[in-house]
Amino acid sequence: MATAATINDVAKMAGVSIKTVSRVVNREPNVREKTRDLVLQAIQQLNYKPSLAARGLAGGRSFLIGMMYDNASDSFLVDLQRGILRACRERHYGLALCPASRAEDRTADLMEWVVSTQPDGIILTPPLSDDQSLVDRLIDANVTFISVSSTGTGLGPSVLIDEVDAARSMAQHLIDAGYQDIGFIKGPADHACSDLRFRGFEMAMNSAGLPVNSDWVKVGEFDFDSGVAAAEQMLKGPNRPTAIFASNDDMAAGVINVAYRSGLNVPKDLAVAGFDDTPLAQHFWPGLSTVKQPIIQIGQQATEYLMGLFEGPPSGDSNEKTKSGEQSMVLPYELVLRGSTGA
Amino acid sequence: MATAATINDVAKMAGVSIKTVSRVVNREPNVREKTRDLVLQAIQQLNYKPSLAARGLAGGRSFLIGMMYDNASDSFLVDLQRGILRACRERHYGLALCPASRAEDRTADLMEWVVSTQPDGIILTPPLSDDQSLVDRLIDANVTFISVSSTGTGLGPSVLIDEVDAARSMAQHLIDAGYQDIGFIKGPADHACSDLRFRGFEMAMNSAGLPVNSDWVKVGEFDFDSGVAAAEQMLKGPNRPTAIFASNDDMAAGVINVAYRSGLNVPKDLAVAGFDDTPLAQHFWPGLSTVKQPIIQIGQQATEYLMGLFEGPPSGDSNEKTKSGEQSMVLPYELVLRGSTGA
DNA sequence: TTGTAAGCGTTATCAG
DNA sequence: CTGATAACGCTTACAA
Repeated sequence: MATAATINDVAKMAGVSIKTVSRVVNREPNVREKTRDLVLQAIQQLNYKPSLAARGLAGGRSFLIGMMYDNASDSFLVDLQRGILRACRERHYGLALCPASRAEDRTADLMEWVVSTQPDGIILTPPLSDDQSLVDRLIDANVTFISVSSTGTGLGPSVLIDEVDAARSMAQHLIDAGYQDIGFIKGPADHACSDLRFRGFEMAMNSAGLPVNSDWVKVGEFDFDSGVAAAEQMLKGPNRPTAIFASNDDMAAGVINVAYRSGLNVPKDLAVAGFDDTPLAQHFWPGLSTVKQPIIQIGQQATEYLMGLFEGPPSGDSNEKTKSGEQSMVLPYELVLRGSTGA
Repeated sequence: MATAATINDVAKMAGVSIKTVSRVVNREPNVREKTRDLVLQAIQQLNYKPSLAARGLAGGRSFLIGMMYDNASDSFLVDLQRGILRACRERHYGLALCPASRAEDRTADLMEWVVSTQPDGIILTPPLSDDQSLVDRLIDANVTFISVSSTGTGLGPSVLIDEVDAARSMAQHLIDAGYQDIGFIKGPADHACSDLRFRGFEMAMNSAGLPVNSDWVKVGEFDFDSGVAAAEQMLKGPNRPTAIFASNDDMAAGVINVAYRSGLNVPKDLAVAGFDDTPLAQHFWPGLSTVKQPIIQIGQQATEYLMGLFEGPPSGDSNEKTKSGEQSMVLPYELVLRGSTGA
């Protein structure tokens, strides 16, 4: 790169010391208006932009937010990134990605990334946010982090929706629409939300006095193929459910696919509900009824909260922040009803 | 963070100078085996990881690859990230995201990010890779970059598929399957591939002696809604095409959606073809015939090539590299035929 | 083969 | 209000 202007160049041009430039750049008080203008002008002319690296080294912060994820769905990942980036942009932070590796020791790999990249904070997404050992290491290392859609205790602060109630609410919708024989496809065990969504389903069924048929409860991997597999099992026999609630949209897509192939009309022969409101849900015909999580907003709020953790007034021990911030932020979900569950 | 070990700690523990530690870390020659082992051991024990910030500041490089994008589809974005990250991981580079803003001056915003983040290289994706003014600024700033799926000249090196041939090939498939009245949905004008794909379509039609009916050529935005809109226009009248080739899958999904709603059977009443092989394509029933771009591989190769540009043997002027590397790397595409175009 | 010393571009400390 | 000057953790000459 054509050697960019440094703080020295600006200082020289404005006829002040570098410290003063620094003050202006960081909006510190105690700078005369006139001086500030002078500096600002020099900055403008030289097109000066502070170097993140130098800032990081000197200030002990990287101005980088790390996003850790593993195996998330495309749309979840992208939407979350959108939200995080929205928050980052305002405060001039960068976003660095840290996908989990397939290595034997996932946690070690992740921690290595943390130590060398030294992000100022980390956004943890499921299932990493549900990984106690990782969280422990993060806390040990005194890294500020926040998780998204995590719900365990001792797992640090989190931004999420009420998974149980969301699932209960969708199940209730199916029940209200007249369906009684309802199947459910759970998510994988390492996602905390898998159990929660199932619990919500059970609650609705129980309170309606409907039985939960264990033949109609399958475990999937949150992907299309496992949705197909689960649906095939549930639908092959003569004794089959009239509705299937898949705990995410990708699996629901699998169910719909099986229905089509089997000549079953959705929703006449089989109602299908999903969870997440991925773009997929609107693309199908009929559209897929699903639960919309405000992922973008979750990402943004999580990031803002995270930044508050390390930008807030300096407390004695930054560790305190991580530990005390056990509180979680619950955002509203939304039931999106389309054709796949009736009208 | 619990103040991590620095190069000094390691040097002290191993009883050597920091320069020696640096040598070991960077795999430089001229270090006695024994010394190396000593240092390695200390590194291990202290769990030392070099600070990216310090390395960047001192070495004039950030060990960061930047990915610039604008308005790309979820799966394209994620797959590309996957490929880039795969290449980054090996060389211990980080990936920082830089989405284009909605600001008046997109280019200025992007360049600001470049100057402050100072990535060692940039991956440019469409439509940014087709933006001459941005590319010019990048070259001016002497930033090493490579574009993905860009095809213009003067736009630097690129990794891509043969868009024209891919589109021609899919169109030919439709023709071979007996379709004659074929509609086409183009992409937006700021994507270079939009014209190329259309050209491929035209080539196939011409060489088959079939007319390209201008009523059946629409322009979309590469998203579902514009696919719906285009399909509605083409299918409303009595004189409608028997096949529609949408230049990406999202738009093709829109076409299929309209077909369903209109009671048209796919592919009996209307064949549909797409481009990209997004997950969506397999989710539909019947499956969507489409052109598969090896996006992950493209990302990986582009990144490796990019790294070669600035890690290669130091040439006099690094600018030379950017300018000389006008060559592009063409990867094979694949025709994925599913039910939407016949058997 | 190894070590010393001088930066890299900021921030932070502490005098003026 | 402002400015020297010392860090920050590392790389890169240049010595030894």
